Amino acid sequence: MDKYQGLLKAHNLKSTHQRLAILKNISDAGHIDVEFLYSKLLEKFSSLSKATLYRNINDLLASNIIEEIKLPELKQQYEIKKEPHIHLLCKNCHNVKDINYNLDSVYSEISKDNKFKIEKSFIVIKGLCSNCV
Amino acid sequence: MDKYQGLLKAHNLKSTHQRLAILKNISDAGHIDVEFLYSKLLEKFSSLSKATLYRNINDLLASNIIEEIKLPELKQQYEIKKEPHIHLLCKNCHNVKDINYNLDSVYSEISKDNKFKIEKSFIVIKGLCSNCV
DNA sequence: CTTCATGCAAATAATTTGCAGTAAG
DNA sequence: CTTACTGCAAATTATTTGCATGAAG
Repeated sequence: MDKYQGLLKAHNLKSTHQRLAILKNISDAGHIDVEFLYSKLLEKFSSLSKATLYRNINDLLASNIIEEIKLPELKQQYEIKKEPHIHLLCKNCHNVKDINYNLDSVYSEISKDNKFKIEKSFIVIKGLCSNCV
Repeated sequence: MDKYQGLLKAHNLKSTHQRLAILKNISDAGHIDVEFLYSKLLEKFSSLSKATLYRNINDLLASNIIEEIKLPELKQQYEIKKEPHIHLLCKNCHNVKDINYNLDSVYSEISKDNKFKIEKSFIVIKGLCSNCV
């Protein structure tokens, strides 16, 4: 996980055992909430304290290494910061798929019609994935 | 607020003083979080207990009279259930404007490309409103 | 009247903080 | 070595529940 060591160093955060495990688990999961993340971490790292997890989540958020995503009806989720994308959330298996779709023309129209300077959009589409139909 | 009395009755919920005040305040605010809603309610209704507020929020959610909306960086918000719409969130004044925009063609393409049966979408666009540019 | 809703206090869950010891660089 | 990170316990904050009383229909 050299990738993360560099990222951490770039933000003056030490590459601890715990942090690397947190990042690896978030990355593996794609999207994960605190409780589930904690249980995964305990498997390999039985002494990890929840305070450390919370502190790290906050530090990593502050450094923009991870970001919060809010999905309807689910607990707050975290993911490794990536390019903006749309989330497809399956209401059955709760799997989340990231997709890209260019909405520039939509945004420019919305922006003009509402005199609103758009910075970022958050889109979640809920439904049934191909495995659950 | 006869509108709400009917709605409540339709869901076998009694039209109490407290419930009507809760609905009125959510409606007036457009979007509101628990803490701010509670403080508004106390102004006119100093004996209201927080337990009652939480219980009512849950009952009203269960009856689909109100719904939760998750906005980035903000506490869980509640609004009176209305037609699906897009939220424009101003990052400066935190005002939220509801707009409508037809995205059917986008949805049908996303649906086809990803074999995903779309049920509902949640869209928040963050930026600066005309008052805050 | 009868049932459901409310207020209060206590219980539980979620998150943050203080501090002494430990690991990273 | 020095500074930042961790674990633990305690403190806060958020939310839910039990129960006796009160209001709605």
